[in-house]
Amino acid sequence: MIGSPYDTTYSALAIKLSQYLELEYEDHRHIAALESGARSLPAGAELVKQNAPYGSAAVVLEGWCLRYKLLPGGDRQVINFLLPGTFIGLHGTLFETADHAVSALTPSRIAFFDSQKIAQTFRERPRLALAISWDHAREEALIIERVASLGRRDAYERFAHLLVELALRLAWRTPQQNPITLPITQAVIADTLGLSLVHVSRTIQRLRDEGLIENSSQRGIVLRDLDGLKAVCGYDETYLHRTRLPEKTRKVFEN
Amino acid sequence: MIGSPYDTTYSALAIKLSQYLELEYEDHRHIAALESGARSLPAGAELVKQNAPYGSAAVVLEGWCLRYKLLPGGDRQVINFLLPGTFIGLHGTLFETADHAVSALTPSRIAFFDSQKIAQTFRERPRLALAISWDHAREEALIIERVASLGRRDAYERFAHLLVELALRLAWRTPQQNPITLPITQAVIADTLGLSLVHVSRTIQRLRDEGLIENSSQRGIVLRDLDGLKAVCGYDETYLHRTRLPEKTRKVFEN
DNA sequence: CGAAAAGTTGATCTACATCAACGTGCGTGG
DNA sequence: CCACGCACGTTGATGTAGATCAACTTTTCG
Repeated sequence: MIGSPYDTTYSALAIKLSQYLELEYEDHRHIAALESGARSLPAGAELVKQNAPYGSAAVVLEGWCLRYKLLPGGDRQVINFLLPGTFIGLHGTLFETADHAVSALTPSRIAFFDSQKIAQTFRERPRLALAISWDHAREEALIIERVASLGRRDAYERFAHLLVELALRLAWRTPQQNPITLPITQAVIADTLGLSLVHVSRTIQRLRDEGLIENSSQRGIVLRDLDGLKAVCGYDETYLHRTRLPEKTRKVFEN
Repeated sequence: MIGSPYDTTYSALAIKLSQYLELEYEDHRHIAALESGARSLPAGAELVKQNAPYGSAAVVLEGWCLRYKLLPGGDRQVINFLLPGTFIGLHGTLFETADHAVSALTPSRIAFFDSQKIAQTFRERPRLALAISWDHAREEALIIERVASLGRRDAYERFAHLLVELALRLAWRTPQQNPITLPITQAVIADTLGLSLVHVSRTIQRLRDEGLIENSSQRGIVLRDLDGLKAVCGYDETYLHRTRLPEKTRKVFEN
């Protein structure tokens, strides 16, 4: 049955959440409802405008989006990368005005939905609510790790850490071609790692000289030696929490 | 009626949440239940141990706590300051192991509670659940602003920004003596702003020379010129979301 | 009172920023 | 199909914010 709710290959969100717990038929129905009415957007499209009223919430179905802040001086700081299956404004829409911006990094498919819908899902499907909360907590853990990176790692380590994180996040939910290629420009990296463009170029070069990465013939970065990159930054993946929901967690919330 | 649930002066959590929406009698009962069985802890006490199984969740009733990460090299990066009325491990306890640590910065009173309890509150009191979620979203916004600070502000701006943020957070929930004194050492500041101890000392001096702050006779920093500090970092308080719950938000979640 | 914690100061070093010029691939329009 | 323009990346020279090292003072507290 093509397009059946059980056919998870069509839903990045379902794929992701089913890694935390078994989804039931009703769960798939709710997810499908959230994802109905997707729109395709070109790279660079602005989904959330900083300092403007927050629009409706959304899910990324395909492509990469970017959440970032614009500072008074005109600088940009990237907060996190929104990969397929990620919510946009799940909490943000609670507020009146957006304190950050979101835009599409690559051409993307985005499903916008009314807050009513997600509230309904939370009420009717506690299991699903738990999985979504768990996922949200994981996203927050990524931001916290970015704080640690910006505060206490140098440019070289920071860079390696970002690459490993993206590689692991990608590989976890969908089997990736090897080697992995990341669709990011040096400008994006600079604004993520808090570095200047020039220094990013030089740091990339050093990683290339060490044989850890390669330039893609297309635009993008090819990861040649993931273990080497991990070694560079002393990568500890605890914060990714790549596990199913622990027994204790499920017990507490399942009524 | 002393100690009555309506006597919010005894509960930092109730004070905070009532700034978002009117609490009803039942809400106060739930809050009181969460806060029963508080423990007093000395400064420096470790509440959550990094890489260990996450214990029970808690609320800070009095005092300041600190959430931080320890990095391989032994460095420490402070994630955020937990002021009275803040939850510890509300989401963290979902996970098996803690990816960060929490300890008391000043002598504190902390109420630990079973996850069952908060789950029950969420089920029975949707209004309260909404207020707590809203509060959590605000805390996350603070962390995101820290990312921006670490990535794109220099030491002087970063410092001023931190001071203003703490001052506003304190003043919002309880009227503060003027001028405000912050109970933080230079070591804590260094690990928050991603700077060395020496450089923190020098930056403090510059702020002192500009007449923006003063050293407390006791330990701590006295804020002399809040507007001056705001000017230094181009402070924009949007991200604090110091508002009541917007109409639209309440409507969506109240059934 | 003594020891440890907290803060200060000066000298030196370096990671990263800034400025400026140049290379390279790619898409659009003539 | 070429030309032009633009986004992206590279390279070298120079400047500087902040780190590091080391010695010292002051405050706090048992």
